[in-house]
Amino acid sequence: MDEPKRNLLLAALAPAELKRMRQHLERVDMPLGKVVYEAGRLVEHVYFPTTGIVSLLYVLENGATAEIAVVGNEGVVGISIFMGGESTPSRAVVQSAGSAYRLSSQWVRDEFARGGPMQHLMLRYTQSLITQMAQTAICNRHHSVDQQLCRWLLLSIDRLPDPEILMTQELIANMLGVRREGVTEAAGKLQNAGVITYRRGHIKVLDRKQLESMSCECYEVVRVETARLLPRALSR
Amino acid sequence: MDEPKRNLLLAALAPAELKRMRQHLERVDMPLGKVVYEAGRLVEHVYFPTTGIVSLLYVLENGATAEIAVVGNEGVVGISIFMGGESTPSRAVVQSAGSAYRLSSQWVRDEFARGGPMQHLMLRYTQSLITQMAQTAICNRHHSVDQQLCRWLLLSIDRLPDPEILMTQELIANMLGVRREGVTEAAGKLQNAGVITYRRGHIKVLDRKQLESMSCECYEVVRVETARLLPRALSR
DNA sequence: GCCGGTCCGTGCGGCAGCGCACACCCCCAT
DNA sequence: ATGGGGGTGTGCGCTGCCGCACGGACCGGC
Repeated sequence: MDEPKRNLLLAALAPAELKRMRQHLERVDMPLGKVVYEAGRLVEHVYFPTTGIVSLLYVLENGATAEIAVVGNEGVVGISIFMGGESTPSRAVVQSAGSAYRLSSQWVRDEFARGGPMQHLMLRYTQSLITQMAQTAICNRHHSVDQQLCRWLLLSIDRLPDPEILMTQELIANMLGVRREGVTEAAGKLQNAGVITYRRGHIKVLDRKQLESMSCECYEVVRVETARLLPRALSR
Repeated sequence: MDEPKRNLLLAALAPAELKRMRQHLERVDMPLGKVVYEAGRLVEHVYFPTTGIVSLLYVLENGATAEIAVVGNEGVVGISIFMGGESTPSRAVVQSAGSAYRLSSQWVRDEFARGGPMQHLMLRYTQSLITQMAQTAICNRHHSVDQQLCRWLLLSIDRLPDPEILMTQELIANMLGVRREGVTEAAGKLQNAGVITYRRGHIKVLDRKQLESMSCECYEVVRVETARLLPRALSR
């Protein structure tokens, strides 16, 4: 069940590739709130989530935060390793507890330098991540908290086995970079509309279709572009 | 004067690398407003600006726009070619007229596949672009139009020979994704403070230091991270 | 079963930015 | 030189979000 192939990038690799990698893969737990890597710090491992979800956050001097991308079992955390920077100004935090497989940075660098299918896959994934970040930028500019909450919920349940999210409104507000009260209000509307139910840190999505229709276009744009870039990894 | 080396990425390549590339480089004009590539369309060439500036824009269904990154002589336009996507959902538009050198996508793909210094350089630049986009995302969330205008002016004059920008407030508003009137007001404040002067599509920066102090931190964060990733290309 | 802390609901004043409307003015082309 | 059009200044009402404050409700632990 919980094996490397549960990560869709690893699953997309040819058996021979995966086999070579296998003995270097290390399974790790990702408890809620764990900081996978800190902004500006050397990244030691590259993580392939299987059941966990990781948020990439930027933090301002005054402590304000905003999520710039989400990575679940469709992706990989630590792209700065093969991009060559070794670190990034973003912080990676576990948003939903679960597990992941990780590789040492050194091994990833070496493997990447071979220039094979693994390199191609990582780069295409990176491009899809860029798309997600860019769409987040314009979404932050133009869309309402209500719409963004819908987008965020969709991004989350896409990466979870069940349409149920364990997260307080306070934390969601940190992700979206808005007030906690704003999330309370938006979530209230969704509950009244019968789209979700929630109680103290649990959110259940009841009507995904309607959630999509209430979301801004940003969710769909990113989904379509990701499917284009990584068709094999998105066959779910 | 206007030679390939005026682009800092090309200048950072070893002479031998550049020499091999030289005969494939084609000098092109970049007139104001020219669409270098359209969202979702196949990218045919990779551009290395020397004097021009290119904006990467996202466009929403309702026509609203936002700039997600700027590329001048420090960078390259068309990263989707070597990232493997062949296209992106963003549009690239010339924001300040000038010229560039370009390479055919096919040649870039082949060269990139060699895995040499050119690959390293392009990937590190891509990471710095990612940083710029991510910072733009959080900036859109948390900072005022006044601050963002300062950031935008700094990004522009960094890429221009003189601290003078040819651009209407209307167009700046499109870049920032705000109202034209918002830019008028913000620019008025800056002019009163003696930081800039402007008239009908011309903006001159008089006091760069003060402009920096009135900008949000986002400008500096990106500058520092870019300098870290590309020390040789930023020796200016 | 009670207690305490975390989480959620709600209200209020304030304000930045929006959409719209319109006046003015600079500049250039005829 | 003059008319026209693009670029800029300004005002007004509106709304979405912020910051703050506090009350209440839920839930887990003893």
